[in-house]
Amino acid sequence: MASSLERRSGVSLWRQIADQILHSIAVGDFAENAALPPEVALAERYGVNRHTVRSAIAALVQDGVLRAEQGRGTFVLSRKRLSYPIGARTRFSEGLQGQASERRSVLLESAVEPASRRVAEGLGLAKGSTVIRLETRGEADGEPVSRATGWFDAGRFAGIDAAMAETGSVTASFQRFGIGDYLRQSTVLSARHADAADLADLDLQPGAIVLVTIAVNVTPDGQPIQFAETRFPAERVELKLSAL
Amino acid sequence: MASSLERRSGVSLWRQIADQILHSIAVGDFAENAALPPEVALAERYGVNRHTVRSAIAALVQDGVLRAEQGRGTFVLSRKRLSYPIGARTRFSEGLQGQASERRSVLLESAVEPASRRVAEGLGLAKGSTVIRLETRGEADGEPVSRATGWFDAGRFAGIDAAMAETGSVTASFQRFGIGDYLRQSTVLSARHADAADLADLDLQPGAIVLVTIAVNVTPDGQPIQFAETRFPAERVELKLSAL
DNA sequence: TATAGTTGTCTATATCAATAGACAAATTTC
DNA sequence: GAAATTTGTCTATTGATATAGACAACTATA
Repeated sequence: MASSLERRSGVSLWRQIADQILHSIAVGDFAENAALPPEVALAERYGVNRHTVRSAIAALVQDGVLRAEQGRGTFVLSRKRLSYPIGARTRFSEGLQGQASERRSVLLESAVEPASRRVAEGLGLAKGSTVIRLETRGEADGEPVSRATGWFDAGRFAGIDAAMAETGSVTASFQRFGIGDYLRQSTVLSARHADAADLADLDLQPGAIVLVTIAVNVTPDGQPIQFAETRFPAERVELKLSAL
Repeated sequence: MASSLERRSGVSLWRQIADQILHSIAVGDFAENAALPPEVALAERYGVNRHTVRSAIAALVQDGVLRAEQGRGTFVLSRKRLSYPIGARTRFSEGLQGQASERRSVLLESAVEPASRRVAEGLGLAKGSTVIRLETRGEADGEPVSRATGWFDAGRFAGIDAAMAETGSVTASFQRFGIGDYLRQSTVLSARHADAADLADLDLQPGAIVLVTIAVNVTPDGQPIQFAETRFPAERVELKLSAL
C-alpha cells in the first residue's frame, strides 16, 4: 500500500497525504477511534518530512476527521461512508435505512426557466419549453450527503416547488400530482472535482471529489417526469448498484 | 458560471483552472475544435494573473486536450468520453460497440496468493485460501480506458492466467472452465484520485480522478467466480447503468 | 501593409510548500 | 522518578506557485 506521491502536480504533498489518510479511513485501514501511526512513521512511509505530514493532519483536524493529543497520538473520529443504493426505485430517504438515524432533503432554491437542450431531451419536451428547476440537498444525521438539481415539466407539475418545500420529499410531491409510483429509466455516472458551489453546499474541502449521476425518472408507462443531476461527496458516499 | 477558486487549499490555482476547463469541455461549454477565450479573458474571469492561466493551459496541452497556436488562439482537441454500460451481463468488449473501432484487454501481471479478508468474503472462500490475481488493462482505440484487478479461486480456476494471456478475454477464459454464462451479483461504486500505479498504467496526469467499481460475478446458480476491482479514468469514461 | 488581437518569452518579486534540525510539552511505561 | 514516546513550536533554507510588467512573434483582417 506504499502508494507514492506525485510531485509538482499542482496538488501539494500535504493534500495528497490527507486524501490518502481519508481513503484509508473510508476503506477501513484505520479503524474508528484508533490511533494513527505516529508522525515520524507516516513521514517515513510517504517519504516526506515530518512537517509535511503535520500539514496533512492539521487539515484533517480542522476538518473534524482527526483529533490530535499531545503526548498521546492522533485519533480517528470520522464515521464510515454511507452506502447509497441505486436501482429502479431509488428514493433518497428509503435507501439509507439503518445507516443514519435522521435523514432529510432540503429545498435550497427553485426557479422557472426555459429548458436547455439537454434537459428538454431528457424530459421529451421541445427545447425552450418551460421547466421548474429544484435545487436540493440531502442530509443524513445533519451532514450533507447529496446535492441534486432536478427539472420538471412546468405545465404538468406547476406548484411542485411549493409541494417540495412543504413535504421535503420528491416522492410525496409526486403523489400530489397523482403519481404513486415511478421508475428510474436511465442513469449515467461520472466523477469530477467538486466545483465551488458544491464545495459550499456540501461542506467540502477544496479538491474534494464528487460522484455525479444523471438520471431520468419515468412513470410506470414510460412517461418522463423528472430529469436530475445529483452530486455525492465521494469521501462520504459510495453507490451500491441494485436491480434497475 | 463564475465558479471561484480556493486559495491555500493545497491545490494550486493552475490545477483548479485546468480542472474547470476540462469540466467545461466535458459538459459542452466549449465545443470540440472551438477556440477557448483568450488568455487575458480567462485570467479576468478567474481573477488570476495571465501566467497562472497559461500554466493551466500548458498542462492541458501536455495532456493532449488542447492545442495552442501562437497568434491564433487555443483550441479544444478532446474527444468525448466513452460511455461504458454496467449491468447484469457486463462484458468489457461488448459494451463499447460502435464507440471505438478497436478494443482489447491486456494482461499486465498475474500472481497466486492467499486471499485477503475482503476477497475471501467476496468469493465465499475461507480467509487465506489460495487465489489467482489478474491485473489487466482495457484499451479502446489504443487508449487505456480501464484498469482491473480480478481474483479467482485458485483451486477451481487453475491456469486461468494462461487462458487469459492467450485469449485476452475473461469471458473466453471462463468458457474453458465450462462457464458459458455469468452474471454480476453486486457492484459498489466510488471515486478517488488515481494512485501512482494507476497514473502510470492508465497514462493519466497527476490529480486525475478514477471511478472505482467493486463487483462480484456469479454463475447463473449463484456461485461466486470472480471478485474484481476496476478503475476507470473519469475524464475518458462514464458509466451507464442498465438492468442488473 | 498597417493594425489589432493573440500566444510566447523574459525579468523580478512575494508567498506558499517542503525540507532540515533542534528542542519544548505532554503522556505513558518501566 | 526517570526514560521513552509522541505531539507542538521555533528557526532557517530551498524550490514551486502566483503576481506584475514589458516586449517579441505570429495570425487575421481591415
